Amino acid sequence: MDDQTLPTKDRLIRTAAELFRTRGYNGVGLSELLTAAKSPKGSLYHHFPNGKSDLAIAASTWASDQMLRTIAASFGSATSFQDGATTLCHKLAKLFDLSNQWDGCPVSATLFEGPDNQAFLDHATHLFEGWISEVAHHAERLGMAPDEAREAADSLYILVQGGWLLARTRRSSDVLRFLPKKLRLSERD
Amino acid sequence: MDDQTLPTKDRLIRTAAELFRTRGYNGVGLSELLTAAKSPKGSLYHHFPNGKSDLAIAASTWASDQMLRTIAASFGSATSFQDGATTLCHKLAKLFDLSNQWDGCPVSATLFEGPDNQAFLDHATHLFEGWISEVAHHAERLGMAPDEAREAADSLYILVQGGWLLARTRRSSDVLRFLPKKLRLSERD
DNA sequence: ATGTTTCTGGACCAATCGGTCTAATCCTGT
DNA sequence: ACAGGATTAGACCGATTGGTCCAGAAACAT
Repeated sequence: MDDQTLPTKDRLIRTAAELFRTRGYNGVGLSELLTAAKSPKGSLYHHFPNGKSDLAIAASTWASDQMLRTIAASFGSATSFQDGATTLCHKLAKLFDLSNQWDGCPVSATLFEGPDNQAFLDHATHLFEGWISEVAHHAERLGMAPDEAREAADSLYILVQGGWLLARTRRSSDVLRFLPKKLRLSERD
Repeated sequence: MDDQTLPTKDRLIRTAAELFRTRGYNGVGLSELLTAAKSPKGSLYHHFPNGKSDLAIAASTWASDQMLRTIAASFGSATSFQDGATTLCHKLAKLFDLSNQWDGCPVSATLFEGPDNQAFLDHATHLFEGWISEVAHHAERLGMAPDEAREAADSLYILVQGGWLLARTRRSSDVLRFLPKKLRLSERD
């Protein structure tokens, strides 16, 4: 993340998101992070007065926004929930391969082990519920009843998170590609 | 984990498993760990020559063995795969409530962010495949064909890991209790 | 009882941690 | 051209990190 044309603040956020995702919040030191972002310590504490924890919140939020966009792109042109879910899983499989089959979920890796655990946990809840709401919104748009939509969104979330972990341990994105088959919807395939 | 009757080595392993599970490998310092285990530094490096990383391997292995026993207990007296899976999910829900609805998976929290990432990742793969094999073994015993059994085991693993994460963000073990409904088996319920 | 091995206790170490602070520099509006 | 806020640069700080080392206690063998 050394794109010098990007404003310092954005460079910090992107670098933090990337590093935290691969080694977790506590696994990344400020010095390493600042070197990677080509930014001095003063800038960090100017843009993020509370330092590392502020940056972690910003980085996870940014990563979550990316996921929301991926969800929107997958379901936006879908003709059915199953269709959108399949597209999403394939997009995630590609993302997984790009990450050296290594990284974890950017939100949980960043927020589930912080020092200020309560605030971090609350923010993680907020972000994850955002993902699920977005999926549920599309499910309703595609014809599902509200409670049916929420349950389908929950299921997809569970499958994706669990599948990502299995893909990580098997170093294979195929797990993610086969995920849609496991979706248990009211209609049978 | 202050049971003084336990040998030092076991006290270290249990304490490490507990702490790593709640705050991750890098989130726990040796001084804190040794205080909690009521053990001096010399003992740690006597029993685990490579220090923290050795201890992490031992702790995750111990935690994994516990999970294997839970799986065996759940499927041992089951009359069907669905039955065993349901029991397992309910056992895990109770475990989740005991952990203050806070902790992560003891294996991934301990091994997915270590310094020696390759060895840690390999060990995590080994442990997780052990879980899946154990489930698949019971599935076959309960009448499934080998490949059907492996797929069912994969599915259960995915659901449990994803469900645990969702339970964490919602601070509710109900997610885990409803998991069996999402299992998509060849027979319909 | 004595010698030997196993284990414990903790002082000590360099390196790194996250964070503070101030001077210098870069922008921007006038 | 100049004022003044925004931003950068990095020296510096105390605390803590994981790790080493060895004296001595405890356990065990004979």
